[in-house]
Amino acid sequence: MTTAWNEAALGAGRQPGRARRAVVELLGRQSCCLTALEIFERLRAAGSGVGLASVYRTLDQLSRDGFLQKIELGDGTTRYEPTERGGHHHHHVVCETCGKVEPFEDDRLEQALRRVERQTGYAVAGHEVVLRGSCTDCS
Amino acid sequence: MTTAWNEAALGAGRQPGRARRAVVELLGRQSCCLTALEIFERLRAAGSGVGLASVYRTLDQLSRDGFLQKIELGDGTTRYEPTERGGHHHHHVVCETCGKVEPFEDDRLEQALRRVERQTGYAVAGHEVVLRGSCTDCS
DNA sequence: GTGAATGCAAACTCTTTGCATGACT
DNA sequence: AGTCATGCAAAGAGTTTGCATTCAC
Repeated sequence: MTTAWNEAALGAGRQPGRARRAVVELLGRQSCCLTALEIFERLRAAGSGVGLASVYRTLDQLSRDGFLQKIELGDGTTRYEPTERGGHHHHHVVCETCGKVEPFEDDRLEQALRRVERQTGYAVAGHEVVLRGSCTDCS
Repeated sequence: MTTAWNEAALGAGRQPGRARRAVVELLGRQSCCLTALEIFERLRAAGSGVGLASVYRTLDQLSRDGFLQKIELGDGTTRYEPTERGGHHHHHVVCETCGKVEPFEDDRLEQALRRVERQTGYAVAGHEVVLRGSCTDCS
């Protein structure tokens, strides 16, 4: 699969090597967030010889170039996911019991956020919402 | 200053010692979030002999007992602040350039969040919103 | 061939844990 | 004395950096 996101993410910056290609290819297929270690392990499991450091370097680069959003869900690790594909972006609900993470999106929430963003006086570039609780299986 | 929050936070669980007293007293005076290291350094600067480990242990305990909210703003460290004092709770805007953190609150945002929380099907216990951008000084 | 990207290992930072000491009952 | 919190130091986990090598053009 070669999407517009994949091509843009590969093209940005300098020449992509094996690691960058592998990470972009994996993330391009992803619908929700992954940790650096998860990405590393999946690539290794798939037979790729990428190093963990290269995964981190690629993630850092793609984040700075705006292709990835960093997400912190409260467990001390950072997750990454492709930014707004198709103009939509989502947020996350985390089950504090089993650790499950699910995405959701809501227009009214986005509207409320935009309103607040204007009021802050900041030039707000992005936002992040995390809901915590118990999923239907755990509660 | 001895507020209801302070008393409750001290009373919960077992007997509070020097460290717990110092941390609760400092956080009780705080309006916005602090990292464990900031708390440790302030207490040390104030002449207290608390250990960093005790600060972490106290923060962990107070969080589990619901007196503190953990907050992750994207720099890899966890911040802590007293939960909903006076029934209000706030969220945070972070300046990605200078690192400044400011609180804000907005009723319409809270309403939108409550709506979404119901839709998820989760028993949502809490939520967190972070806005990122440039503050007026930096943009 | 040149310069950038890569992989490994070491370094770093934040956080947690083990254990002996100290405080309060 | 007995019990629990504390402080220090060591251990862990996640992430970053240094450096020699490999890869792409």
